[in-house]
Amino acid sequence: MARISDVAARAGVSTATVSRALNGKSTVDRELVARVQKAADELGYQPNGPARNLRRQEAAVVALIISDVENPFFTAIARGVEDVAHEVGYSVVLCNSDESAEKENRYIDIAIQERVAGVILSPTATTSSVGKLADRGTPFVAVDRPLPSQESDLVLVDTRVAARQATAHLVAQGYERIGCITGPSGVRTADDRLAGYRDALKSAKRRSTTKLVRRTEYKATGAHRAAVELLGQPEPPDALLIANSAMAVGVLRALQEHGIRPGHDVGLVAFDDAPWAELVDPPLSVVAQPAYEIGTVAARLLLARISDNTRPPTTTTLGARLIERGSSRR
Amino acid sequence: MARISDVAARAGVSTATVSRALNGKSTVDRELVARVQKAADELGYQPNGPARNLRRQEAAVVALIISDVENPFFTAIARGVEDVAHEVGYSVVLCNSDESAEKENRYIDIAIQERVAGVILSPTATTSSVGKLADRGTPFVAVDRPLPSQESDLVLVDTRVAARQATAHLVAQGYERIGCITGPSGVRTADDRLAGYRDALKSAKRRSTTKLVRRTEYKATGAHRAAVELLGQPEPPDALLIANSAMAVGVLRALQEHGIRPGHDVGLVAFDDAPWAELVDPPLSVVAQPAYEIGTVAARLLLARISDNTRPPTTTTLGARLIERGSSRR
DNA sequence: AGCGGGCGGGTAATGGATTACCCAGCGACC
DNA sequence: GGTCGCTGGGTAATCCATTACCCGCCCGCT
Repeated sequence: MARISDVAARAGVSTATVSRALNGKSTVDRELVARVQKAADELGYQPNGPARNLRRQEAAVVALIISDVENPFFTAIARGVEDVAHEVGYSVVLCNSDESAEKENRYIDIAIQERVAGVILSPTATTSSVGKLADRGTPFVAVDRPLPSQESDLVLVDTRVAARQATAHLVAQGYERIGCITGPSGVRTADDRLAGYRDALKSAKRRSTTKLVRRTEYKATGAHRAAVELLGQPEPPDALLIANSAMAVGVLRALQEHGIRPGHDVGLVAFDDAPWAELVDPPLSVVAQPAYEIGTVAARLLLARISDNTRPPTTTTLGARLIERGSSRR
Repeated sequence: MARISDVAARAGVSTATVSRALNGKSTVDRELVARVQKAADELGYQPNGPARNLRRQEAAVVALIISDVENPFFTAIARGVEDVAHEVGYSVVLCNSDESAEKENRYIDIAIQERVAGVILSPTATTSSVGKLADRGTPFVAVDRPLPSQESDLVLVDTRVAARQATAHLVAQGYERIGCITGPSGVRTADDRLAGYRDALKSAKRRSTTKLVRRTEYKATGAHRAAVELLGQPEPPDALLIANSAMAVGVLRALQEHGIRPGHDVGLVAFDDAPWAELVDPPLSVVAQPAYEIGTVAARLLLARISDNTRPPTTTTLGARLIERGSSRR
């Protein structure tokens, strides 16, 4: 594979000039630039990335570590990050931690080894591994969930308030026994959504009971099981707040199997405005989170931190929007 | 940040020994390995990736370039690739080409520059950029769509046959005027699905007319528009074959807006078994593609090619499965 | 004319891990 | 006891682009 010295030889200049010409640094004679460019094209020269990064001590790459590639919420974040990063010539490498602390840790190690310019991540429960980034001085931004023990830039959604509003909406619609299916304990969004749910019940002077609450993985199967359990009780819920769209799939499937009509028999509001939410019958009421915007904001914060890592950590909280549809109307 | 020489000094050995000890190469005295390990841990040493890759002339990384991160079909492929790659210590970097030849080209350049061990991609229409990989001798595997002008390993779905079966199924159900909404011309899967649709009509001795066919982007909005057009015609279709799940969303939305009942008024079969397919009313008949398996097979082929790039190119064609649900039953 | 300054461009140091090559030391065998 | 061979481990070359440093040339000013 062609090296810079090959290009230099072909253009009849030194390697330094080739490097300067190709990177637009310093002033190089127009004619020489053209000659270098021509030689590079003819040889199909592509600079050796590792050599460049080794010398520069940094790669124009940001790592994005998300907890689930198959969750549209996170892929929308990814798209936001990508769009912003590309504008300024950075590449994004997408890593899937699968809610596993071990995989997250592994990807963080790789990010450090590869000397990426920065990291954006949706942290899983354990946080110890993130400390490594801080120790190394690698800029990073947390999205969706805060880091318990680290100071950092944060981009969050005001999910507790959103959960509260959604629950209040169910109350207002006249549902009596409102339940909640949320994510695993310790996952901040799951905890917050549960807290918001409880806030709303409290404001409405309803007593909340753990009998109407289930916590499971943020996946369809867990939610399916939870819904079956809840609905099989002597005093089943007549409405449910569901913490993400994959879970909503599980719940809807359970209702379908038991011949229970959403909206009429059991009111539903789920987090995340999936593309299919309007297609089910009745249309699903949702809490729409600004996922793409989370991505763009996080990317901009990261870029700012890459150029100045001394800036004080900031927290950006974005609002979510309740979209009332048929599934929460009797 | 700690370097290998720091570790060497702390352990009282040479850098060569540190390298050998940490990489488990050659034989190093047990006691020295322990000392090195201890020193490395204490310093929090992480090898410098660029330096390592520069020397090794290759990174344990494969690039996966897919055309749409937000399409569950592709994220399922990604998961398959990741699972296999991780088993053997490779990392996967996921790049989103967005069906744009330019972005694809850009990512291919980056993959070459970074000297990744191999590339898996779902090629967009233009193929010229892929030639660069071949020229450089970078192993690559194409998934979902073949490369017109390149010899390479290929992992495909027999999408033409699947489209044909799906269409034949609609015929058998008694639908008379079967239409098709597929992806852009030149995108092989889109062409194949259309061809399979035509095959089936031909076998059934129906004449096919372009009036019942629409081609658009593989997205919901395009399909929505197409559906509105088709259904607004004097002689509208009474069934539709839809080329992916995002498009199905657009079509279902259009039907909803016009008060047309899927199944009864218009039979539907769509490609890709989305998680929500069973939740719409009536449940959506689909052609389920083995996306995860495409990913695992492609990853294994790539790994094989990385260890021996002289092996002859192979083509693996996986079958798809028609799942008949309510939307294709009158 | 002489000197200073600025600009273009070359030489060589640099980044950090891997590994080819070589050497010391020890055991075994004659 | 001497020599061969093997093993463990050190020294230094290597990967390749970037860039600090330096030099020569030309222009302009005094």
